[in-house]
Amino acid sequence: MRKVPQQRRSREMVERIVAAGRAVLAEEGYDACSTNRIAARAGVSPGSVYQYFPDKAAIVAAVIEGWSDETAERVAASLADRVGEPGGIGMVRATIEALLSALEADPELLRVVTEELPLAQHKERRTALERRVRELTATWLAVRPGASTAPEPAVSAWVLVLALENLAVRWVLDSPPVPRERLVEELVALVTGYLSAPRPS
Amino acid sequence: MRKVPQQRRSREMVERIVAAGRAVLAEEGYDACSTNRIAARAGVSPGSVYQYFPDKAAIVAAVIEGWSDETAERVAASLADRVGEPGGIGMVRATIEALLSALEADPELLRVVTEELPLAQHKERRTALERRVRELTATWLAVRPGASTAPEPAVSAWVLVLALENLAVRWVLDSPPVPRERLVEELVALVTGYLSAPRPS
DNA sequence: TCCTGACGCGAGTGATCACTCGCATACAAT
DNA sequence: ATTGTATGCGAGTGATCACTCGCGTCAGGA
Repeated sequence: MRKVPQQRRSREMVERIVAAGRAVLAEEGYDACSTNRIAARAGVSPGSVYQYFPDKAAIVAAVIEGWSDETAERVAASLADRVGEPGGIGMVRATIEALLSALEADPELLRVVTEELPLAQHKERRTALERRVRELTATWLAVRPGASTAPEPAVSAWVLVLALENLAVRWVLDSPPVPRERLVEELVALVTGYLSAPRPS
Repeated sequence: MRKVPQQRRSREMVERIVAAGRAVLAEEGYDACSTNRIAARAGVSPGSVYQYFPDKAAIVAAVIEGWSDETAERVAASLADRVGEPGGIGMVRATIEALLSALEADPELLRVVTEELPLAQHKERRTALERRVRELTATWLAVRPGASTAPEPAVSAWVLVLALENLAVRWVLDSPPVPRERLVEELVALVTGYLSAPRPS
């Protein structure tokens, strides 16, 4: 942020710019997402954009951040519904369902974020959500001794989160001929199978 | 290809251009990979590039194709060494080791291909390798009845390949604090656990 | 040796685009 | 009402870059 918006109209303008950035990104892709295009979409002059954003990357960063928070909230909200249920396989299934629902909310933006964005610039922001989920998973595994046959929860969490993330994202984006219910079964099998697999030790 | 190189020097030039494209991509990233930069690196004039390549994307495509073939060959070669061994867990481990070794061959290019390339333009080429492995896996599962508790080999193969792919790539690129031997154990556990997981049916 | 087409060169071109600057306008405090 | 500041405008700028074009050079068949 180059300057802090103080009056109401400027705060609304900043919101409109981020919303326009998100719309252009989702509807026309990253290549078409020029600063002038965002400004036009927001009904704002190109110059005004730079009153509050230092550069183009900052706008994109704001869009990603918004989407990331939104996704995290959706997962959390879906899980909150089931907080009373007993842990175990029900929790695993609920988490998977929540993840899928959250990613399905805005498939177009998901596609742009995972496939078109220059990851070099936005890696930190993009992996923030992933890291949060990984830590939660590690904690969950740690407080349930016997939940896994593996010694280190952190490693198991890393494996599970990366595996599930890719599968969920690819399912949403590539829409393979696997019905959603079947996918959930497979992912549950993947998780439970992994956690109960025999270990060499 | 805009024109087919006929004399030896022009064929060598095409090779030098692709090699330069690969070097620039791997060493300086996609953003710095301008056509003029490639030409300079290849010791060739910008105009000459367009004698045989219709546009920049074609050069990048040639680089990806080369890397993809190379990777596939590495996997195949590693597996060929073990062709005599009995199937089962040994085959799973061997495949995982082969995949890891192949991806480790050129981490820089792997990073550019998976993180920086505009996937929109090169999706088909990038997923070709993945599809080949998926089909092989499906066949392997199909001819070994009882190998999996799941009914459809195609679905199981899809799950396994996407899960392993992401884990292997992220391990190579992010170098998390998991030693290689441990990673292999985890991936073997993931595969065997999934294949032997109980099913609702 | 000559000649023809393949080859290679590199300055140049047109378009794009992130970003700026000088000026006009809206707001708020006195 | 007046004044100082925040806001907004949009034509313009400089740089980048994919790609072209006209000319000189080289290979190899006759």
